[in-house]
Amino acid sequence: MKELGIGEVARRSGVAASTLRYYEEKGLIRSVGRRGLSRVFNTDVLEKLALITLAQSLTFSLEDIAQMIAQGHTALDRQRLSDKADELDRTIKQLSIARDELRRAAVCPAASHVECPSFQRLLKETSREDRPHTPSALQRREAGPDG
Amino acid sequence: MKELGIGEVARRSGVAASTLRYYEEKGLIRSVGRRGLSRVFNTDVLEKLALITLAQSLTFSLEDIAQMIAQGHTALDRQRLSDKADELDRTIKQLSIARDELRRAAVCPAASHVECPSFQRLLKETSREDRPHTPSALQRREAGPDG
DNA sequence: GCTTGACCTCAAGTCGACTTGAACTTGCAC
DNA sequence: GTGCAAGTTCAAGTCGACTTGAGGTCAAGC
Repeated sequence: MKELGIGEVARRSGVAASTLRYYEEKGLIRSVGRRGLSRVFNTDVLEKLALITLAQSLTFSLEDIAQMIAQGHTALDRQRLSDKADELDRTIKQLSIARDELRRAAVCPAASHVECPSFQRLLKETSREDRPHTPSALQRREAGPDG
Repeated sequence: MKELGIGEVARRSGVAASTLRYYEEKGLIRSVGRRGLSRVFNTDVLEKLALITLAQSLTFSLEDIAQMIAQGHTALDRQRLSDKADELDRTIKQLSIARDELRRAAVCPAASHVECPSFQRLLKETSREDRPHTPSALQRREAGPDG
């Protein structure tokens, strides 16, 4: 397995060097040692980073991810995955309703959206108790690696 | 139209009094005057708050919302609504893929998720360029009004 | 021997949407 | 006239996920 410097990892993974240090501090990834002061990583860190990025896009928090990694991802996180799938499902349903009503509202001839029947429906939809669980950082990162 | 104190508005809308002050400061809502030091609101603020809450659930930022309110919601925001619908649509598609693969992964017999074909697929899916635009606060608020 | 560039640490800053705290004023009840 | 709840202002704190800045180290190349 080849060894990589932090800059190389950043370049290949698209994750900023500062973020890599941050992740290491949080226990999400590990460097295999130092060359002088500089961290040295194994290439397998790239897969781990892909997994982390993926999990983030699934709206897992870094803390969730850290826990899953710590637990060696077994039975317990199958439950987690399933729960997250359910959560996403609820979110998707809400967003679908919202999208449809938004489309209607966008072409609604009523003078003000407050008077628009689509908006009225939306208001009622969204004020029901069953709010979806928060999706969040469904990506981020506009800037390239490091600065 | 009845007049309401901030506490009453908070109770009826489910929006914390501190948040109401914050919204007023940001120009999202207006109080109609003061009784002594205390703000007085018209009941129509309740509809506005419902609209704000709705827009937030549609992932509009407070700044977006403030702008729409300022512009008196006309043609220009029909475009905005439509854009947002498109954005939601992209998000929904991404989330749907994610959810499906999560379900598969949850029952995947592979020892580690890194070896699981579902995860491999997900990794590829999510590393494509077209990341969805961030959905976000699809609700919030666990605590009741004020503190 | 000196610069350059890649890397380091540690503390502090950023963003959005609020919340919290301290210190103060009011209206109303007793 | 006193006490209290409900309101006020303004500054600062919170949360998650990072980024930025200052100041330092180190190997390589001229």
